[in-house]
Amino acid sequence: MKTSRNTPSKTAILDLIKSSASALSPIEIQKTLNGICDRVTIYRVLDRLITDDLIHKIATPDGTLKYAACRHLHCDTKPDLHQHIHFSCEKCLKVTCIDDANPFFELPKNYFVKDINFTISGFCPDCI
Amino acid sequence: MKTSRNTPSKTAILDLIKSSASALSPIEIQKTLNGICDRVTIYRVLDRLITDDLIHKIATPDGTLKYAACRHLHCDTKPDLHQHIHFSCEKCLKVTCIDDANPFFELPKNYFVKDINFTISGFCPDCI
DNA sequence: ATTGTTAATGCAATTTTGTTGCGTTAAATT
DNA sequence: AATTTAACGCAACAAAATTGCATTAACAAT
Repeated sequence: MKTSRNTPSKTAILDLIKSSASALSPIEIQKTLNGICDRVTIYRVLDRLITDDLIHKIATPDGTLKYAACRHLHCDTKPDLHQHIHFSCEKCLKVTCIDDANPFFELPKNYFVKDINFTISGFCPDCI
Repeated sequence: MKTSRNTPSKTAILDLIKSSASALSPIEIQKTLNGICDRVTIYRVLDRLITDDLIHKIATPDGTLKYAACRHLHCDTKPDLHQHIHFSCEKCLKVTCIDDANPFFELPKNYFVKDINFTISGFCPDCI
């Protein structure tokens, strides 16, 4: 079985994502890391961190993918289900995890749920 | 004021989206239309249809944008808020609108909501 | 501590997707 | 029928993500 190795790139990227208040896109990560590793490496490390379940991916309303650290606060029953709301600010473009929004929904029968992506857009408290 | 004109391209694209059971990406539309109009025109028409509020945009979990016709079944109070759940099948990659899932959520104060994008992914009834 | 396996990387090239500029065409109003 | 200008096609450009491959280094086994 393929083991996931710890490398300087992986550590740097994970640390950055963990320390960020908002979710980051690959491009944003690239700019912040400023040449610490190659562009391609960022994409590959992000995939690896997803597989390791250390970060989760958020599709923003404009189609950009952003990445945030996993906290698993509300995931007692389904640890791999990131069932929380994300807020995407149209002004500052920051995407943040809203951990206490308690989303609820019902699906018709015969749907098998693997992942949830609830993203609300508008203006965040800083930009309102 | 800039008026929106009806053209063969616009009609063809809107008809296609309306007749489709699942949301379509620009690329899928391009392949289906098969040269009826230019690639660029598709992007421009989609923007126009969004402005006209005839279709809505869905950000899928992998970052692809897909477009679906507006039905406005549950939009009595806020006609421009597409507050329904989308289901994105990981197998057949189809994105469908779930009109009767009654999503509910609460946001902390000081957030101004302009749009909602609830997408659940997994396996649809056809692929389960 | 050294070695061996192979995951991870860097770099270049490529692909995919979306955008812009501009001259031309045609929709809709008069 | 004439006028206005939204919409179009085409070519060029730009942005973002992927692939191939040779090289490097993580880490388990010795």
